[in-house]
Amino acid sequence: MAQVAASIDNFDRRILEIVQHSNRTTSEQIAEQVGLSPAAVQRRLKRLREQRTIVADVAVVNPKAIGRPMSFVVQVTMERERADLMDAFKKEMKLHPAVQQCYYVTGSADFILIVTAKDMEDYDQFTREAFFDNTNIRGFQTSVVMDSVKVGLFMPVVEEGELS
Amino acid sequence: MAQVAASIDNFDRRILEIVQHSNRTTSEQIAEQVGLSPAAVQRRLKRLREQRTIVADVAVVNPKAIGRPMSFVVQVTMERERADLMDAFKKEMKLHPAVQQCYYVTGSADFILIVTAKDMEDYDQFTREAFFDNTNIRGFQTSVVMDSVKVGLFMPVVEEGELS
DNA sequence: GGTGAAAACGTTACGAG
DNA sequence: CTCGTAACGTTTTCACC
Repeated sequence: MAQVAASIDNFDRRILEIVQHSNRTTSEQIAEQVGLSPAAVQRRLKRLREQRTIVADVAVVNPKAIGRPMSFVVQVTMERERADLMDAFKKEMKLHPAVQQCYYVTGSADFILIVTAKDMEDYDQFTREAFFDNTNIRGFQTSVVMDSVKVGLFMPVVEEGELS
Repeated sequence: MAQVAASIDNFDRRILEIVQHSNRTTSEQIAEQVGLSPAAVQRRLKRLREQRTIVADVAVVNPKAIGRPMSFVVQVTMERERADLMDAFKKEMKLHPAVQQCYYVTGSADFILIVTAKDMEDYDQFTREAFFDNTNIRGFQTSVVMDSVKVGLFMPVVEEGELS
């Protein structure tokens, strides 16, 4: 089996489990829990970041607090699965600020998006910009998020706090 | 219009834009960019965390590096929309380590999940545990993620690095 | 990987606007 | 009330074992 990243041991795993909950945990606190010295923890974190096992360190912002209280799940179906058109759409999604997540998937839909908006009008305008101008889009189906039950980012963890 | 969180000014907005990209940016660097002193930036960050405009500070872990290279989008339809059964299902999703995200939505499906797994067998076992035991689940439809085009967490930003 | 010193960083008190 | 400056305590970093 091909190993994508450099090898990860159990110390690394335990450190990752902690920092993905909270990357502001001090090395001293982590060291206590995993049974290493703070310096060893720091060295490992540095390596994990360099080898991109940790790809980013981010603050998670409450969307309601910044005026984007609504979320949508959008399933987009394309007219033709031409690679160049797919790539163009992917690029557009990456650049569009309303699009939080974009997955290229198998199944009835081609793309599934998570989109945030200020309100319905704002979302409506997003669909015009993103979909109606694109002749390669056959259709899209919107689900309005009533409750963000769980919003995590990779790995088996439960968020410590609610997002709404 | 009801304001959910305390007021946010343009300094806060610019600080949030920076830390959601990278919360390891030093106050000094942020201060330079927004035109405040480092101490003022720290005070604002502290306030933003206390009032839960910033709900968490997390390290984003590359799922491939930790042996969960596959992602799925699952649409779950319930038999009856009874509040107690919904809450039980939500609770189960919160606790299940494979479930990264869970949204309760309007539309043809009741829930939309983002699930990670080691491989297909691992995913298959997840569906048994989570769905087949639950008599209130009418059905589910799985889309396999071929490309995580964009994986962000709230607010208009593009990830600086690719996740695949 | 551990230890300890040095540097960097975050935190707090204070005075000013 | 919030800023900036400066002293203070903490955390990270690095050389060495």
